[in-house]
Amino acid sequence: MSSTPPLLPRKSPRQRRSQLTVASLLEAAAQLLETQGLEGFNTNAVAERAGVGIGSLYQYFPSKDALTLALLEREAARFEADALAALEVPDGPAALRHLIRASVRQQLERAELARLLDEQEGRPELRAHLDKGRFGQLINTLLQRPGLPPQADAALAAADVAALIRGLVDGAGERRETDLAHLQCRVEAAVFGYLERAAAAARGLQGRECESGMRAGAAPA
Amino acid sequence: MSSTPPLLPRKSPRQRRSQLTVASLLEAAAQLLETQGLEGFNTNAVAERAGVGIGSLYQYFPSKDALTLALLEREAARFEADALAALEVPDGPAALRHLIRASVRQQLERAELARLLDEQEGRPELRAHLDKGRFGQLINTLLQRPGLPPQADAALAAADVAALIRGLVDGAGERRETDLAHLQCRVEAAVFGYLERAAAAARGLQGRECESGMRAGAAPA
Amino acid sequence: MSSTPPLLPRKSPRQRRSQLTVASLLEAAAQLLETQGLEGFNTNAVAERAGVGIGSLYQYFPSKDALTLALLEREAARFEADALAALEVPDGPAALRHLIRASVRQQLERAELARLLDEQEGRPELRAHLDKGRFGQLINTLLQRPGLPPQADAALAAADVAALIRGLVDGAGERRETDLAHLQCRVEAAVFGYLERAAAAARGLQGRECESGMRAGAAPA
Amino acid sequence: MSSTPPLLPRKSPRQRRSQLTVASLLEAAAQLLETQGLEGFNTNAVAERAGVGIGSLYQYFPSKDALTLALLEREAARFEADALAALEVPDGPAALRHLIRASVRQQLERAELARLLDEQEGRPELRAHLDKGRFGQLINTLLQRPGLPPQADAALAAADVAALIRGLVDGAGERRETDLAHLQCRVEAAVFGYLERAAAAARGLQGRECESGMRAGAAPA
DNA sequence: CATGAATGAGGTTTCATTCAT
DNA sequence: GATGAATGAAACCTCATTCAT
Repeated sequence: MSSTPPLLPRKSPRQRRSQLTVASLLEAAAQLLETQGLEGFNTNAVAERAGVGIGSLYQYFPSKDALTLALLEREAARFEADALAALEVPDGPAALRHLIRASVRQQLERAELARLLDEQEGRPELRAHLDKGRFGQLINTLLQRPGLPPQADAALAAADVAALIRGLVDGAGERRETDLAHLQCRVEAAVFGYLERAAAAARGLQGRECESGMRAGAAPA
Repeated sequence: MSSTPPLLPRKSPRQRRSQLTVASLLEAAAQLLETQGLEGFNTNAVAERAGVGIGSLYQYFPSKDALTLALLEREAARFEADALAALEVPDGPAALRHLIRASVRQQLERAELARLLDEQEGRPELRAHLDKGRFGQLINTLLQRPGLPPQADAALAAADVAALIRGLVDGAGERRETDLAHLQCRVEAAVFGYLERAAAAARGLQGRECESGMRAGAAPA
Repeated sequence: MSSTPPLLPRKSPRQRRSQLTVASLLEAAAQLLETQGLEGFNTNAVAERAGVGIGSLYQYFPSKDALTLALLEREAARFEADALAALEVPDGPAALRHLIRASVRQQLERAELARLLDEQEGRPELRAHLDKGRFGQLINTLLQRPGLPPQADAALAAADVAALIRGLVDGAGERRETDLAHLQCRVEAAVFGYLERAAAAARGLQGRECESGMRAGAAPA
Repeated sequence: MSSTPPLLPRKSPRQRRSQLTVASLLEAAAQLLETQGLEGFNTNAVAERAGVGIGSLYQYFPSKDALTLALLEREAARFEADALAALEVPDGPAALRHLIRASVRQQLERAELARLLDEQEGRPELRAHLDKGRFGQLINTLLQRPGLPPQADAALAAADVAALIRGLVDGAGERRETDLAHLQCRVEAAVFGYLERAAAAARGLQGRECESGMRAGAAPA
C-alpha cells in the first residue's frame, strides 16, 4: 500500500503530556544534530536524549524523515515569526534589511543546526514535502516595495537574493563568526549590490553580453 | 569510530592498471552520487559500478572517507586546472570574471555531484584533511589586482565572494538552470556589487552603523 | 523506487562455499519452521542455526519473504522430482495413485513444515510469485488419461482433487498419523469417489438440482 | 513468553454496554483480518476500528491470543447455530447434505476470514484451548444415521470428511468462487464418494493392499 | 594483486502490553 | 471503567570492512 514511508505526523498530541513529549523530541533532535552532526542523529539517540522510549518517538513521527521534516518546520516557523515583521515595513530597503537581519540571526544562533538542516532540505524525500518557496516569496514581495531597483524577473532575483544570503551566512557560520552586525553589513552589501547591478544590466544591455565588471566610473570616485 | 580511520591513500598506484582502477572507482563514485544521491553511495555499489571487486577498492582507499576525499580532490583539481588560468590575466575584474566563469561551469556541469560534494566538505572528518582555503586564497590573490576596489579585510572578502558564488550557483543548480551566460551575469552582479559596497562601507563609515541600503543617488539615475 | 520489498534472489552463489551457505540457510529455515513454528522463524534465528552471520543471509535473500519463497520452491522441487514420475505411467488410475503417494509422502515426512509452508503460500505477498497451478496442471494432465471418468470441467476437477488431497493429508499430519498406506487408501477413496460422482452428476443431471447423496442402488450390494 | 499468557476472558461482561464493547471488538477483529490479513491484525488497530481505547480491549481480553480465541469461538458458534439443525434430520444422507450446506455457506460468506481463522486454529498456543473435535463429533454422530455406509473407524472417517470439506471449500474460497450450489455438489461428490469407497475397502479387503482405483465395472458404463 | 563471501554492529521500525490519569 | 500515552523487546535489514582463496 504505502510504498514511500509516511511523512505526515502520525497523531497530533492532544494531552498536555504528549505535547511535552513532542517538544522534547524535537529539541533533542536539534541538539544532537548540532553536537554530533548527521552521524549521531539517529532515532534511538534522539529518544534517549529526549528522555522517552523509542516507541514514543514513533507514536508521533511515523519515520525518521518525518521527524526531520518536523524539525525543519519548527525552524522555519521560528524564522518566519521573526521575518514576517518585515512586511510591516513599507520602505523597500528597510524591509529588506530587516529580513536580512532575521536571516543572519537565525543562521548564526544555531549555526551548525541551520547548516545541517539546509542540507536535509536538499534530500529528495523531503523536498517534495517542503514549501520551498516561502522564503523566496517573501523576498519577492519585498522587492516590489518602493526604493528598490526594479528587476526584470523578480522571482528569479528573489531566489538569487535568498541563495546569496544563505551562502554568505552559512559560510560565516562555518567560520564560527559571531559578530552579527559585521556580517549583516556584508550581506547587505551583496544583496543591494546585486539588486542594483542586476537592474542596471537588465535596463541597459538587452541581449548583449553581460558586462558588469568594474568599469571606469562605476568604481566610486 | 574505534580510532580515527585512515584517510590517506593506502598506496599510490604506480602501475598503469592500478591508475585505471583508481580512476574507475572515482568516476563510479561520482556517478552514484549524482544519480542516487548519498543514499546510493556505498562502497559495495561503487566497486560494482567500477567493475572491480570490493576488495580492490580497499586496496586503494583505506576507508570510505578516503574515497570521498579523493573524489573531492579530483573535483578540486579539475576546477583548478580551469581556474588557475585566471592568474594569467593581469586585469582584476577580467580575472575575477574568468574565475566566476570557471565556478559556474564546474557547478552546473555536474550540479548534483557538486552540491553533494560541497556537503561532504562540511563533515568534520573530512574538513581536517582539506585545503579549505585554496579557493579563497585564489580569490584573495585576485582581489589585489588593479581595477578592483580595495578591501579592508581581503581574506574575509575573498571568503565572502567564494560563499556568495557557491550559494548562487548551487541555487541555480537546484533549479536546474542551464543558461550559463545568464547565470554568469547574475553572479558577477553579486560579486562586483558586494566588492564595491563593502569597500565603500569600509572607507566611509568606520565604526558607524553599516548603511549600505539603497540611498538616494546611489540608485542609478 | 522499490515499493514492495524484493523477492528475487539477490545473487546466485557461484563458489562452492556459498552454495553451501545457501543450503544451510534453507535447511535452517525449514528446521526452525518445523520445531518452533512461525513464532521462531525469524531471520536472526535462521542465520544463527545455519551457523552464518545475519549478513550472509541477506547476501542471498534480499528479504525474509525471499527466503520463505526459496524454501517454498525447494519443497516444490523436491515434490516434483517425486511426482513427475507419474507422467510416465500411462494408465490413469495408476498414475493418479502414484501422484497421491507422492503427496502423502511429502506431507507426512515433514508434516509441520508442509503445513506451515502451505499457509505461507496463501500470503498475498508470496502468491504473486508462485506457480500456483503446477500441482493442478499435473493433475489436469493425468485426468485426461484413459480409465478415469471424463470430467465436464477438467481444470476445476483438478483443482478440487488437489484441494481435497491437501485437506486430507494436512489433517492427518495434524493428528500426527504415520501410517502412510492407510492414509493413502483414504485419499484414494476420496479422489476416485469424487471423480466418479462428479462425472456422473455432470452426465446425468444437467441443470437439475445436484443429487449425489446415497441412493438406493448406489451403495454397493 | 515469560509464563504462558492468559487466554480466558478477563471478565464476563454483565452490563449491556460491556457486551456491546466486546461485540465491537470481535467484529473489528474479524473485519481487519478479512481486509488486511494477518499483517493488519494488531490490537491497536482492532481497538481503533472498534472505536474504543486500547485499554478497553485489555479489559475484556487479557491478551491478543485471547481475542483471537474469542473470535474463533464466535465463528464456531455462528456455524453451529446453522449446523446443529442437521441433527433434527433423521435421514443420514440428508443430514449430511445439510451439514455440508452449512459448511459451504460459512466458508464462502467470509472466505478470507474463515481461511485465516483456520490457520490460527493450527497455532499451538490456541490449539490447546480449542474444542477441536466439535465439528468432527457432529459428523461422527451423523455418520451413524441410517442410509450411510458403515465405517470401520467412524471417528477417523468423520475427521476425514471434515478435512475434505474444509480443503475443498477453502480452495473454492481462494479462487473466489461464488456459486454455492455448484460447490455444494462437488463437496457432496467427494464426501459421499469417500464414504462409500472407504466402507467398501474396509469391508472387502482387510489387510490387503488398499485397492480403490477405478476398476472395470466401477467406471460408469 | 584481485576477488567476493562473510561478518556483525548498529540503524529503523513495530506492536503487545502497562498504568497513570 | 475507560482512556491513550508510554514502553521496550525484538524484528528486519544495511553496509563498511576483513580475509581466505
